[in-house]
Parts: sequence; structure tokens; C-alpha cells
Amino acid sequence: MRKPTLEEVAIEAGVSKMTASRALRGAVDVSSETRGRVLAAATRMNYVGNRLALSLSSQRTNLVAVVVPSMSNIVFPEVLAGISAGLDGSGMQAVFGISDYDVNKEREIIRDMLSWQPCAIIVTGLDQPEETVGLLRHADIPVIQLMDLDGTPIDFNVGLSHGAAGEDMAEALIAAGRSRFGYVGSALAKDQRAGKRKAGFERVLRAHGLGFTEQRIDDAFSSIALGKQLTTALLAAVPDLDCIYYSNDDMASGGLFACMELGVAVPRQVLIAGFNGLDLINSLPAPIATSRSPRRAIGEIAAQLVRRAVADEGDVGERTIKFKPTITGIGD
Amino acid sequence: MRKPTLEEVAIEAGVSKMTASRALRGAVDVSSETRGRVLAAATRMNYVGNRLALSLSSQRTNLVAVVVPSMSNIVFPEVLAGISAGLDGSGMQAVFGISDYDVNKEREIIRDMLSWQPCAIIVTGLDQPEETVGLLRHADIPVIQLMDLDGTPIDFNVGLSHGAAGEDMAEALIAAGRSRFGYVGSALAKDQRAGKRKAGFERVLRAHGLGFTEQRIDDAFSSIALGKQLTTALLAAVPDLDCIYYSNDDMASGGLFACMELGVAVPRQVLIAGFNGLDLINSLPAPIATSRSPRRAIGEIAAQLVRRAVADEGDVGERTIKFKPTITGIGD
DNA sequence: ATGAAAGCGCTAACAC
DNA sequence: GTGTTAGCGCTTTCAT
Repeated sequence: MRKPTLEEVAIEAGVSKMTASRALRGAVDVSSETRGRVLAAATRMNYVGNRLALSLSSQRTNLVAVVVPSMSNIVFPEVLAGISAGLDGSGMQAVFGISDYDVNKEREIIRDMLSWQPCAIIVTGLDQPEETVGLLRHADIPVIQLMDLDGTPIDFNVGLSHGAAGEDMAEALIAAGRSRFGYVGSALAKDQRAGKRKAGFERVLRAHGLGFTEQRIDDAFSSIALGKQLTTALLAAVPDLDCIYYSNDDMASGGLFACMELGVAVPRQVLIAGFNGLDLINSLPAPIATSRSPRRAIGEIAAQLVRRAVADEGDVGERTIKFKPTITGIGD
Repeated sequence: MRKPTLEEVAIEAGVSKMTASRALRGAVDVSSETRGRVLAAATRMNYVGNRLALSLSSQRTNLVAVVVPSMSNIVFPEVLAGISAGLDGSGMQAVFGISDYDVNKEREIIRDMLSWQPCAIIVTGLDQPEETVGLLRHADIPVIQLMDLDGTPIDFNVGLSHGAAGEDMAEALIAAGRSRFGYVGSALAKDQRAGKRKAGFERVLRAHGLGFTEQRIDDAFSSIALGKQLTTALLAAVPDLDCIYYSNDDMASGGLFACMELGVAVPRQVLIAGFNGLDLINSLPAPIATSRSPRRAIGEIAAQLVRRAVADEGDVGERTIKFKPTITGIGD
């Protein structure tokens, strides 16, 4: 038997389509006797409503489009989990797309998602090219830009300043007495936020008359293995560094393992600093410094903003939610 | 200005709705002059098609529903990335839901997703309760069950036998001369696959007249920190173990860090064995054994199955794709 | 408390 | 090559 429609359920229950619709949605003005008959018929027939028809007819959807650049490190999955949890109970449903850090792919994914008429869209970063911004603007729905604050938001913005995160880390490391800095990074051309952290870090170094003594940057995406490999190369070239800044904690963890293998004392001889505050680093055999970013909270707050904006009770509240990462792992 | 409809684009281009529709979809029998006018009008008006209407009218969607239990360790994000990549270029779009290892939540998510009329659905595991299986069956679309093979599939099945994975690991460890086994696990009540691995492992131990000397199991979800904590407790209770089996690599990595802190030599004194084959473990300061599971490939294969099943050229090919995990880290 | 009519924006099927 | 007609399955609005 084919999938039953509302009409067929209504006939089975001996009522009109409209009454069946009201009963299934739990409307108030349906006699409980009728409601019972409709619900029973629906259950018996394994009725599952058709949201395409529902949304087309009612001109509203419960879809929240979400576009993230990657699933290959734990950061974005945690953001997605936050969004998903924050949407729980709202009747809204997140739809995810992965752009692989590719602006063209991102634009096409956004275009595709917009055709589903989502009630809001969440994207990563605020450095989209003009054409993508145009798409987003014309969609005429709330746009939430996540993670980064360094730029001009379209609408709503939740995240932290990566430039400032880099600056703060540099200040803290200099204050801790470090002065011979190296840098290890990956995929900076694609990961704009990592680039902003590095730029912020370097601004502070310059202000103190310092700079990176040496750096190793690879085009591949960040990983523990890559961090280990580049660190080994870096220390072979410049053995007397006393601090290495990494594009993130994955790379930094690899750096720690490289140091252990080389017999370099961490943090006594070389201090290792990353970014993210992954759970991993709390269990590592030696302390590494990091800026703890509230990834899950960013997702949850984004979900709250969506709920508020979609409910639209006039006052939407703050349009920019700023987090300040806390630095840990430097002599604490 | 409101969002333009196909009809408005058609009027702007001076043609009928149908011609505009054909032009935008790149149909063959539209004069290139007409096509040009329609495309120009659509671009000028920032036209974005309405997929709700498209799918309702054409009775087909490009949606692939995917339900995973968690985003908190890297395993499922990698599967999702595989699915997303495998669907690339097919015009299909994955929609993800997270069940938090909760069967009731999983059922409601599936019900919700089915109302969007997806063309296929991918779920994790094959131990869904009867009611959920009923939902899936009645949906009358290809159902792909991922990760696990130990059970009766509804339709398509991609994964590996976790029972066999546990057995194989036990055989390998016994062959390597280990005999005093401990077990460290987490959330076994929820993570059924981890439970199946443990059961398989124990079957082999018993067959050799052995058993777990001691175990530590916590209700919390797996993490490196939890693995470290439970291992410390386990070794305090039974210091003379020569091998510890973990519910997965996260827990096992924590176990390694615990051993390093306690001055226990790995693998000489205690061999540590996990499951998954995470990239992480290749960079660790000591070797740990693991069963490498092809997470991304499982996602990609699932996407292939979906494409084939939806295209439906009569022969759909194999309905069960079995992977055999390879064991690494035992004296290699 | 229930029903009838109209229509959401698009495509399928059939004209011309 | 292009247009017309008739829905897809539901909700909205208005009537009773």
C-alpha cells in the first residue's frame, strides 16, 4: 500500500481533511472523540505527514541551514552538536553542509540550501565573497555568522576575535619570559581564522621588537601528525627556540610529541602554544598553552539567536555575541 | 521586494511559466535566445527556486536523511564527511540528525526526517527497536544501516562485525603472549558496538581459559580524560596486568598517558589496545594496538549505495558491504 | 466543532 | 519550441 495522505486518513476516520489536520496538530477546537478517531486512523495507517506540502502551504519551514568548512577536526562537530542541542524542543531542524574551506563550494551549498526556504541560515566566518553575501542578503532571513568577529557582520554574529586571541597569547608568552619564537601552521590560505591569529601574534611580537625566528607552514590541513613532522623540521633548523606558536591544538599536540621524541623539555626548554582548548590537551604528558574557545557554546548561542529571531517578538536583543578566550597552560 | 517566483521571472522574460522552468533546468528544447532571456531575468531578479514546490510537484526529493548517535568524538563526523563527499555531484543533499545515543530521540528524529520525504535514509547500527524499524520499513525508501553488521539488516548494510573485531584483537594479543587482561570502557549501555567488541573479546578469553582480571567501566561518554582516570584506578587495584583492552582509541590514549605518569612501560610492561585506528595514535609517544576501521570509506560507500539505489537501474548490487578491520600496533 | 474553497510554487502530461 | 491544464498534499480563510 502506498503512503497514505491526510485525505485518506480523514476518510478512514469519517471526517474532512481539515478536521483531520486540526486533530493531528492538536488544535483546541476538535472534540476529543473526533480527535481519538483521527489519531487511531493515522496510527493504524502509519501516517507520516508531508512537510513539503505543509511548508509550501503554510509558507514557513522549520529548517535551519548550517554551513561549516570541515568535519576533519573536532571543532566544527562540536559547534554542530551545540546548534543541534540548542534547537532541541523548538521544532526546528538543522540541515548541515560542508564546504571543505572552498568559497565556490560554499556559495553553491548556500544557494542550494536557500532553495529549501530555511527560516534562518548559519555560516562560518564573515569573509564570504561579495556574491555569497548577496545571496545571503536577498534570502531575507536571519543570517548568523559564527566563530569570527573580525569583519563586518551581515546580521547576527557569534564568536571571538581571532586577531585579539593571537595578540593576547603573544603578550602572555612574552610576559612569561619567552623571546625566541617559532611558528608552525597549516592551510593558512584556507583557514582564515588561523591566519588572523598569526597576524595578531606577530603584531605584538613586532611591538616588542621581536618576530618569528623561524616558521614551518604546510598547505595540508592541520593534524597531529603534521604538527609533529613540522616541529621536528623546525627544531632541526633552529634548536634554540624557547617557544613555538601553532595554528591550533592539533598541531601543537603533534609538536609536543615531537619534543618528547627529541628529548626537548616542555615547557622548560620550549613552551608550546596552540589554540582551541581541546579536551585532549588536559590529559597530555606535558602542559601546553592554549586559548580556550567555547565551541559548543557558540553553537548553542547561535541556536538561541535563531529561535529569538524567528519568533521575532520585536526586540531581538544583541546582534553580536562576543566571547573572550581564556588562556591556560602558561605556568598555572 | 519580495522573493520572486518562477512566474514573475517568466513574465519579466516575456514567456510562460513552463518555458521559464525548462530554461532554468537547462532542458534541450528551448531556443537559446529564449534561454538567454530567462536566465538574464532570473539573475537580475536574484531568483532562487523553491524546492518545496519542486519536490512536491515532481514527487521526488534530493534529500538523504542521516542519523548518527553523536558528534563528540571524531568517528561520526568522519563518516558524515564521507557521506557528504560521496554524494557530491549527485545533486543529492544530506540532512543530519544527532540522536545522542537515545533510542527515543532517534525514533523522533527519524519520524521528523521522513516527513521531508527523503529519497533514502542512513542510520547507525542495526539494533533499532521494533517501532523504529516499522517507521523505516513503511517509508518505502532505501534504508542504509551503518557501522555494524552483527544483526539483521532492514535493507542495505555497510560496516564491520564488532563482535569479530573484539575476537580478533583478543586472539592477536594472546598470540603476542599477553595473559593478564584488564578492561576499561565507558557508556557501554548506550554504545552497543563497544559492548559487542567487549563480548567478542571475552568469548576468546574464555576459550583460552582466561578472563578479565579486573575492569573499570563508567557511564560517561568516552574521552581521553576518562580513559586516563579509569586506567589509573585500574592499575592501582591490579598493578600486575600485562594488557588492557579499551572501548575505543580515545580511552586507550588516556590509558597510555596514565601509564606514562605512573612510570609503567608501554608496551613492554602493559600493552594497550583500543579500537578505531584514529590518526592520533600514530603520533603518540608509545605504540598502542588498535583495529583500524574505515570510517570515511563507510560513509562514501553508503553514499554510493544511495546513488545506485535511487537511480535504480534494476540491479542494485550487493546489499551488504563488509569491512574487516586491520589490527596494528602489536609488535609491528 | 466542522467543512468547503482557494491556493502555496512548481512540474508532468499533453496540446499546438 | 512553447503554452495550457491539472494537480502534488497540505493549510489558510471563511462559512456554517
